[in-house]
Amino acid sequence: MSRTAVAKEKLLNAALGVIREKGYAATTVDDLCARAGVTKGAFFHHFKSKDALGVAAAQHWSTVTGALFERAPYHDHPDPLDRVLAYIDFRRALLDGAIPEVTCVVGTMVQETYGQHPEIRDACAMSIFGHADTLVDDIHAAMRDRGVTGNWSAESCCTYAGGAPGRLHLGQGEGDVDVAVEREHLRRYVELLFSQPVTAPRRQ
Amino acid sequence: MSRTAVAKEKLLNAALGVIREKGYAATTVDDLCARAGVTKGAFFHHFKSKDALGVAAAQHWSTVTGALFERAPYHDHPDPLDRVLAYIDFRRALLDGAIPEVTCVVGTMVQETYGQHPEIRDACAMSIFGHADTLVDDIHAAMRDRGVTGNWSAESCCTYAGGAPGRLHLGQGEGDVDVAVEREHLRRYVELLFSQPVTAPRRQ
DNA sequence: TGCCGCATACCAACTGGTTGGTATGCTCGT
DNA sequence: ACGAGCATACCAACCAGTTGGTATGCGGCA
Repeated sequence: MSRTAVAKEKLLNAALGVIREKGYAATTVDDLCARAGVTKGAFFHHFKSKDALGVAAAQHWSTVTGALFERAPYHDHPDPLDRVLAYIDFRRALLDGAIPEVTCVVGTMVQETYGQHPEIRDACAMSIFGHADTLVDDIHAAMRDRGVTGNWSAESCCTYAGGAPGRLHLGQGEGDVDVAVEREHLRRYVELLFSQPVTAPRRQ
Repeated sequence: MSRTAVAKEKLLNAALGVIREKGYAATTVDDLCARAGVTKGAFFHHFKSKDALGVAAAQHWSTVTGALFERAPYHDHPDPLDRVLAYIDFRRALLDGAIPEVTCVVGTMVQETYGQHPEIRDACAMSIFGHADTLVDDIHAAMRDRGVTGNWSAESCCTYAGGAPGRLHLGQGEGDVDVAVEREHLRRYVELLFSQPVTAPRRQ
């Protein structure tokens, strides 16, 4: 085990960018090498196949975004429900703010690979559900604080709240606001969930 | 202009299946021909390129699902809000019912093609927003009926309600229930929206 | 300290199978 | 007999993966 291994890191970072832009299948190994500024030899030295890079990229995405969310300011609110709402706002800010690079790479990958590359799919699943899990304590706490006992689980709520909207790429340019609006619907939903303790289903 | 042209239809139907399973980029022209039971000559006789088939497939998807939703029973409810809720239930039934073929093909395609094939992206966008538009009258009517005047638009609500969850493919087999649970969250959201006029929070 | 052995990091050129696309010809209804 | 629908045969470009090699650092031993 020696130092550096700088090409591997460059390739992983390049992968997040290229895969997001072109999709996984359309991304060639040469694309990745060009963006990373390394050669194919380096690529196959570090990854035994393109698919191996795929799972590594999903994990890399997890650690990158994990760090981003971990040091995000929404954890600072003393009230757990406020933390959840601030989380939603934080994700919305990622969308229309100056960081449009944060579209969900693993979400894109899983749609292309779920049937053909189970290992990549599993890596994406771990990334997504692992991220959703970071919310579950706050939601549990919020439910306890407010005495909310709906017929829904905190876990499913996390998955729901953590999920990225699938049609990020529809309105290039101007239309992107749509996604932010969706986040507002989600925020309103959470507010409503906790402002109205007993959720009685209306009718069939 | 005249008879048959059966290969074209077979190719379009094959495209919906193969693209859903493998993604657009990973789908080869030979795949499509094999599934359709025709040859490459037939393919390029009807479509001048693979991309041309892509946009045709998006439009085909629109007409197929459009017909499916148009004759769906949720239109029968007299109350517009009930129609919206029944629409949500209908879509959930599509997921865990015997028709799992109805995952969103255009949603998959747009993620792969938004940067590289603008024409396909636009065709997908028309398909998605066009579908969402079929809800807008019902939501408007429901808002009028119940005197709901939230600071949200019926249009954005349609897009939100019509949107498919992006991680359909995560839990192969058993785990698919997750998606149904998401639909339940969506249903509860719409119920809450219309049971609690924005300004006055009330009991039960 | 110096240098030897070796593993790791990386590179340039090549290959064999695949893929989108073409050129051409057959067939059948009108 | 003529064009539409479709098949067969083929090609050039592309792409994942290989081969064979160089460079650089590190531990150990004198």
